[in-house]
Amino acid sequence: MARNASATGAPRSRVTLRDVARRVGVHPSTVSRVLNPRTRGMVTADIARRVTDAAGRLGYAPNPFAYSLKTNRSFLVGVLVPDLVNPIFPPIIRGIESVLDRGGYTAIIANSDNQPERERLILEKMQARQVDGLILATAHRSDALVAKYMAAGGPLVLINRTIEGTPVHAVVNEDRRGMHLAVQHVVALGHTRIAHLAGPPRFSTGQRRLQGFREAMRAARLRPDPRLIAPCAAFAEEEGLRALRRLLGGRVRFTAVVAANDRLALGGYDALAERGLRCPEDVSITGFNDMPLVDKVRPPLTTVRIPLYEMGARAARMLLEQLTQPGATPQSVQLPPTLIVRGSTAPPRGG
Amino acid sequence: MARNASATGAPRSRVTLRDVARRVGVHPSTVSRVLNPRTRGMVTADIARRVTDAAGRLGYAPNPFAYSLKTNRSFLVGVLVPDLVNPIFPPIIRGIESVLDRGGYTAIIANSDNQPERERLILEKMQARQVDGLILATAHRSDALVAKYMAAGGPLVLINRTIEGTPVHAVVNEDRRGMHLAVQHVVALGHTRIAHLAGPPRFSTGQRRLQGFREAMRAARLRPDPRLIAPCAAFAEEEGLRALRRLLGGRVRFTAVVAANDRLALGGYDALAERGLRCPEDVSITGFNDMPLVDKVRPPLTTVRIPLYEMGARAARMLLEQLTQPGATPQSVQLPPTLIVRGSTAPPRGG
DNA sequence: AAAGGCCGTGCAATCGATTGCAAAACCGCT
DNA sequence: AGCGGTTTTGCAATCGATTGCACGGCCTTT
Repeated sequence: MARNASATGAPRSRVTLRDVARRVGVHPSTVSRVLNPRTRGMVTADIARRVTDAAGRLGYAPNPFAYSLKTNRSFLVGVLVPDLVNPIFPPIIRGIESVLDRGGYTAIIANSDNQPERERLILEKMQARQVDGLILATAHRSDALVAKYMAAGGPLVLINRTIEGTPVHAVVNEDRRGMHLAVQHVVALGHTRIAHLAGPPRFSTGQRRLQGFREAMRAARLRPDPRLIAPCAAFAEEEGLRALRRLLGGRVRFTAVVAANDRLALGGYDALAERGLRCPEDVSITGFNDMPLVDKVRPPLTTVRIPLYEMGARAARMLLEQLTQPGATPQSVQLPPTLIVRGSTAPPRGG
Repeated sequence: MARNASATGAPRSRVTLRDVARRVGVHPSTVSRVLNPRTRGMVTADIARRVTDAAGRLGYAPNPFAYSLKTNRSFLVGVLVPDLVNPIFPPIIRGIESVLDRGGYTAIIANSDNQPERERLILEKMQARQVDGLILATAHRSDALVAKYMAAGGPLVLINRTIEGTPVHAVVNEDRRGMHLAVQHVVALGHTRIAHLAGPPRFSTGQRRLQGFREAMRAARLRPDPRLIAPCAAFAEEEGLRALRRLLGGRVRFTAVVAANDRLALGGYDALAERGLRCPEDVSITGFNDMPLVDKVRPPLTTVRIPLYEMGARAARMLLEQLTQPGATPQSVQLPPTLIVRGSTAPPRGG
């Protein structure tokens, strides 16, 4: 009395091509051809209909392993972010998934925690899993592994950073233009002594935003004071707190702070609070990213919005294009930021 | 002059078992046995060493498709959440992934947007992909599909909800106890007229927290006034705003609001602001979840923290257990909440 | 020294689909 | 009716690993 399997009962093995074939009285290969739109035309309409019917009735679903084994395609895409808990990534991922889904692909997501070693491990694991492509939203500028992957012809799209020198598919936002928007805004309010909480230079975003800040200041005929540029070691609240605290302790006065990202700006809030300064009455602050919930803080943060969802979607679309027509020349898409004015900016005291 | 493949050059097919076997001069099956820890003992130590060496030198990596085809295991786990952008989910997911990783599994994540139809599609897609198990963090209480999946013996763990009647693996937090903490806190501050922003009853969390609220009120010898219980149609800021607005427009006075979740509480902030009321001076508010950033809002939200990361990790661990020893009797783990006192609660005016 | 065991290895079937090639069926036309 | 030429369908190899079974060699035992 042969039992099906162990006690749990492996869920009765699924319907296979062969089952459908037997049911209709044709060869499995015929069924395969019917079910593959590309080869559907090879078989008589009548048989095709009968096969489709039977497949539907039996609830046939192709075995992805067999398919992948034969064709070497997994329909999996690896997505690597530094930290899913950082609120800018979920919207990006949703953008990615919505597009991948439509293409029949599935994303597998991993966090690098900004540790190169972890990143290496993850990339290896993804290659072991035979992902069809990779989307990297990690901010690193070191990229030996990635270069190797690309050299091997692996489809790849970067989000929010590029690799200088190498042509590579990438979706970035116009960081410099975003900084112009922020600076122009506070300048228009009447500020002239403007500080910058700068992101880490090892990230291309940190670097480009600093550059944008300097440009925008000069464009406004203001000299960016080096003593008002506070470098931060990470895009984290504590760093923003630390940096602005130091600025406030210095001798150079300022009435506005343009931060390289929202989290630095939020840290800045805390620094002001420590000193009993009020935002925006005493000091104006702007952020960058418009991440979720920054409209809920007090005061609601004036910031530069970058189209996170759109960026994810575009990146996924670019990847799908590479997958369908390999060898396309790498292109870099730039998405425009917009200024979101809320409550953290106001004219300077007595301005 | 046969080219390898198309212009891109399919990355030269990887090293296979057969390659390693040829190199060492043994049969592929021997290599397989060496590389599988469970069968390693069947082969001579000397040969085993030579095989391991060769495998390492050649950079052999098993083909996951072939493996899966033969063994019917994908090492994939489906994770379903309502909306990745909701900040409570990323920590849960990180908890899940950290454990799955260690077990060699990979998560594939999908968003249901709380739409049953989408949920159905996603579950189907995951089953088509042959996931080895499922973790559901969706809050729905309708569950025909899930029941079917379980009946088929599919390993499953629920997060933050259970299915009444059916025994099922689940990780939940002690919602009722959490509400007790919140109510006790405001009662201890001196409040007696306490309102509740209730979550949707179609979610077990909404239901249980309301129940907890009532119990805690009675335990404090206060009669929960039905007119101070405002139902919300969703766990969203707008609903909290709407609900508290209505309460404020009513005739029944109150000095504290215990919300069923942080987002409702944040919506409550807006309702107070509309009326020119200050928190906590005029009205105290508490949340539930302690989601990221609620410490940054003004005032920082007093709330009940639930161990999100831990919940994810526990759920994953429970799933792995099911996978290694199927047929274990379902168990439900309850994790304890803790009260986080911040700035949104204070003694009542003149209290 | 022969017989019986056991251990280590090889053989070959199998998982479920895809696909080049061969065979069969069918067409129109003379 | 028979022939060349297309369709249409079937056959069988293949992707890369796992695993039950058989075989051969060596060791022990009498």
